[in-house]
Amino acid sequence: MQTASADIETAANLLKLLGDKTRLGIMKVVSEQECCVCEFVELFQMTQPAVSQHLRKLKDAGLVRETRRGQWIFYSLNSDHPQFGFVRSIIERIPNQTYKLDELAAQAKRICCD
Amino acid sequence: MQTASADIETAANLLKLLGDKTRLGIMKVVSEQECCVCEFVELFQMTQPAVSQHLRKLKDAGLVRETRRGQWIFYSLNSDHPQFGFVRSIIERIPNQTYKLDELAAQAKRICCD
DNA sequence: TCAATAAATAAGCATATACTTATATAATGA
DNA sequence: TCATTATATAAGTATATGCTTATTTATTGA
Repeated sequence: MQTASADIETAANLLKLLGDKTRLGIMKVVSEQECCVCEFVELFQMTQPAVSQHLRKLKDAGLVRETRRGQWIFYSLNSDHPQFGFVRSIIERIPNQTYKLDELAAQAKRICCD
Repeated sequence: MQTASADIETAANLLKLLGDKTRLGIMKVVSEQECCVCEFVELFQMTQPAVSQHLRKLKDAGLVRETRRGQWIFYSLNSDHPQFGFVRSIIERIPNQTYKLDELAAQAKRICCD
């Protein structure tokens, strides 16, 4: 069993990971819909490597999952994360980002693998 | 009115501030009881300046209040913070630290200004 | 008035973080 | 097979962060 202080450290590390506006934005977006890297690049107006590096941190922490579909790699929320309840309680309080996804769709910039 | 993206940035900055085990510990402790700096020094086994610097960040962000009582400056949770609901929802999920305060009391290291 | 105690601040430093550009890897489709 | 597109990774860099030690400021009580 973990000690309480280990738990507080675990929580602090999680919060630090979410304490970046790009990563927090990614987490909110993937809580609404799966997205691929090039969509995040559009959404956040960042370079592709910068987005990839944030995604890697989230993936290393087990917060997101990746699935390749053809050329694209889609990211989604990992609801099996041991602290998922904690993570969800935070994400819930972040303003909704669906309008951003809608804007992408309006510009025909969403990726669809039907 | 603030834009949603400004709000997500505000949230990220709050999470970053809480994303340090010392500051998160301080926030949990002051959510249970007022404490003065020398108590935090004992609780976290850190130097006094290191503790002071963390407290300053929390105070600058408006997360804690300070009250001088004689020689000591006591810190408490600021429940008037605009994002207090968000902050509380996080603090609630952090393991209880009262046992640490009890340990201090057992060593007669708690400060009392009656 | 002055020594002791509590706390804040300043300055310096090592490490962490978030980007940049360049390049490698992987999948597609002509 | 090869150009194109998507993504990851590597290496470099500027800035942020969290400590350290030294010093200043504030309060108490003899």
